[in-house]
Amino acid sequence: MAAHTPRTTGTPAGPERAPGLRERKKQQTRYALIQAAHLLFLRQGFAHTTVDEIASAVDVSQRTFFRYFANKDEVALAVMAVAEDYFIECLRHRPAEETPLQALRAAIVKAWRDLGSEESAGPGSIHSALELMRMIEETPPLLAAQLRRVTEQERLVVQVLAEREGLDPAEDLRPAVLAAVFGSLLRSAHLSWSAEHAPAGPEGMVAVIERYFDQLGPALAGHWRSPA
Amino acid sequence: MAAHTPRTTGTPAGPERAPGLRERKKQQTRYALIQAAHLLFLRQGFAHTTVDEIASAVDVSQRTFFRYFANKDEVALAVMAVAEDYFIECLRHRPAEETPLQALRAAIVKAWRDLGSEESAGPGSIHSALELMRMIEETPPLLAAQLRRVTEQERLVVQVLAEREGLDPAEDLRPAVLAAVFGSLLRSAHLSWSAEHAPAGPEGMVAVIERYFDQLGPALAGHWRSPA
DNA sequence: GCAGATTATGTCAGCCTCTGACATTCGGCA
DNA sequence: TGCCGAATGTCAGAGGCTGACATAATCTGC
Repeated sequence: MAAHTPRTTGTPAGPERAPGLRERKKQQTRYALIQAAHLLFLRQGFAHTTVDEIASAVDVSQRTFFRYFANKDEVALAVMAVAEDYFIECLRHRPAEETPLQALRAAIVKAWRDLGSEESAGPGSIHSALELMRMIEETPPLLAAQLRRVTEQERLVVQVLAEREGLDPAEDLRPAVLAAVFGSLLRSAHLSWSAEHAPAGPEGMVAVIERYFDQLGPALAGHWRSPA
Repeated sequence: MAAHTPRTTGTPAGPERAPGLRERKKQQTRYALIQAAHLLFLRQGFAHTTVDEIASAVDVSQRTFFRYFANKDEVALAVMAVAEDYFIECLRHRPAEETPLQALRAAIVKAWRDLGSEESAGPGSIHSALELMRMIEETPPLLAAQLRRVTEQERLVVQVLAEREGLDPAEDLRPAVLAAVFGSLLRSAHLSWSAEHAPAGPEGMVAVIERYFDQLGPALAGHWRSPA
């Protein structure tokens, strides 16, 4: 059916065709699962939500759930994954004049702002993601899984930074070191944001992130006798 | 509390007395469980080792295993925990003249060297810990759990750093930032050590760590045009 | 449109992790 | 010696996750 209609929809030319019915249904199911899981998690907690509940809320079998997500963690972190991918995209487009550190900072701020400005309010929106972040932070197994995800994303960051500056990441440690520093800085900011009564919403998060970035220099400087 | 140097009966006054038979048996069981688990994990992999196997190798019930360790991860990471505690101890004893960054670096190097110089070869020794680190790095659930452990240890580091410099960690972000940077730097070093064919043994690890520390300044500096 | 090949889903059985409840045994102590 | 509390064993069960197989849907070439 879709074989002869390469550009019936708005998508311009490319290796992708119009997705068939099968593919659309899959996306739909996946989205519904995330949505249902998200709702249940926030309402009754991660541990007290069974996979069976999620699956039957979407009217699929438990087995099907596990064909979409490798485990219960994954459905909770799926929203985060989207944001992380977008950040990588932002980083790739930073101008070459910026130093690596500047590029990272600018990319993360832009990512939060862009995602925050989407007026969407359903699951998958920033507000959902922010709610989720609070939950992740106080749910040990989720936090563990999230940390692992982040470190894998870090490898991508290393790649992008190395390409940017034309370095071999196996030879030059600077991309790896900066990516690691950046990752941990972000997590500190996230933690601080979800623990403190920081201004909610993406802008509050951006503000916290900026404050942490500003402390990077002072933290590594000599002694800390005088206040920052 | 570094349970390391077994100063047998050396402590006179104090809340501790000579541990009774009951306590000794518990320690013994705990140690035996770690030892058995460690052996099985390295021989047949983490995922392919069941808790039942570990328990029956020590002749206790599965239920008893779970009274010693909250989950399967924990028994695998128990050895790491000892090393981390010792590091904190080292950090506490660094002279005040050192800058925070210097103190962290000196403490981690000293911790590895001290633990490495113990001639012990059984489980709980550094060599076991190093073998385990390789396994952790390539076993996703273990890696996740380990990362979470590390971030909790980081909170302790924040405390120690803040006390050292007489700061309130809620006001001044520098302790949090430096602890985070330090933690991620260490993990990068660990990863590099277990991935590359780095010189084995504690000294090899120390060397890798030092290389990463040396790249901290250059990584944060402006552009990376010329090699580090 | 229609077979036939693909692919998603459902069903079922089963292993494993982890937990609560209760009985039993063992070490500590008067 | 005899009591108390702590450690362990046994049992039952919930819940996460997987392989195998059957069924139903989509996609393909004709």
